[in-house]
Amino acid sequence: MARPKEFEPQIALERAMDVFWRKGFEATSVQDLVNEMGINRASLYSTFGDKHSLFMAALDRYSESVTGPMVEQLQAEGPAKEVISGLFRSLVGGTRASEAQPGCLMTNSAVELCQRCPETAERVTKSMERVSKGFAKVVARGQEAGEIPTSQSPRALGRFLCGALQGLVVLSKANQSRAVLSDYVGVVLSVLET
Amino acid sequence: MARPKEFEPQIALERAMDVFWRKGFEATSVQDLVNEMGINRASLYSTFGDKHSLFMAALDRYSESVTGPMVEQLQAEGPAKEVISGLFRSLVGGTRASEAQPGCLMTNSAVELCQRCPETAERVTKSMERVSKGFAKVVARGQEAGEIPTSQSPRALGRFLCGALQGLVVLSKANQSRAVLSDYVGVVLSVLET
DNA sequence: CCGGTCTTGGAACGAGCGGTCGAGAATGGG
DNA sequence: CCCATTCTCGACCGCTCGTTCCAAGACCGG
Repeated sequence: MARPKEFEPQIALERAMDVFWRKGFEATSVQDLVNEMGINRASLYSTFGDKHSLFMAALDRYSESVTGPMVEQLQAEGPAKEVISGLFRSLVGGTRASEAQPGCLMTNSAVELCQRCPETAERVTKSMERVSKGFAKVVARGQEAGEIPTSQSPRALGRFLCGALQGLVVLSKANQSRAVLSDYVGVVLSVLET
Repeated sequence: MARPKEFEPQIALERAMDVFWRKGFEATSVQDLVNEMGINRASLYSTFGDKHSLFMAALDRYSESVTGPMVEQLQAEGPAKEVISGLFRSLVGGTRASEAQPGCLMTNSAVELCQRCPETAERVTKSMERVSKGFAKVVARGQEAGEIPTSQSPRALGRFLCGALQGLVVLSKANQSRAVLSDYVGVVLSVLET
């Protein structure tokens, strides 16, 4: 009964997420978004509201399409320690100078916006809780299997691993050297050893 | 032989550093700087150059007045483990919801700018190397004294502690809860135990 | 094949951005 | 005391920001 949209909102949102992921909130202009989402300015505003609302939608989308799968992957079968070390080592491996990985959108947003945007803070906090709990779950499984020492609670270890992940992201932004990241991850994983 | 400046450049720079520290580079306008530095716009430009140059000067100043003393404090006398745990625990303690601590300017800048500003990246990388080496030094001392196990090299532990510090800063931005930060720091410090 | 409804494109808005400029005030050497 | 020099002040520059608006275009039920 009326003209249909010429674009897929989900895809456009995914592209917006990519831009925010790469450049951050402040450094991304609406023109950047228009260019990279491939839609018109008016369509952007009528579909997603203003820049801030679009950013919130991008955070939610990130939570679904990046954080979610990562946490799910943590529940994969196999030795718990290998699941965890696999995640950390894959991040070190992916950090080549050429790739210029954008790190983690939640980490970036935590640093850039959390202190002056409660809506962002709420989403970031929830995301990190989810990651912590995902880690805690696999740690508990590893402890039950006798792989991981029980001197620390799964909850504490989960929180530690979540924070250690944030640290890794920051380090990899600041320092391209794989040696530094390898040393870091090696010590992080050593807390799971007897 | 001419009219002298009515302000102390060092003090003005310190105030600029505070603003950048609190709000980040992009979110700080020149007007913000003019207001908070207490000097005129033209004085700002004639003394510090453009916004980018001023930011670089602020980074250098931060390195001197914040990073430097912190690294020095790491070389204080007393049991090495207590020196390290004191640093971490003081950051947890300082993180009350009311204080709204601005975290670490180097961490913030690493996340916000490192990927698109080589001059920032250089300063951030150097700063983190300094912190890593500071940690490594006190770790080595602790190992020689038999306080800290020697299963990991001082260099690796130094790099780990530096990264763990970044993680702590991000966590404290994202989550006001002291329980989370305490759990995190507890596990971090556990790698220094036998 | 028309009419109503929604999308699209692009111009335009005021506000604020980073940065500049010229006139006037304040200084200290000669 | 005077003048060259420097600093201070606020207006002002062109530009880009996020956002709005409207006319033209595209669609589909009737």
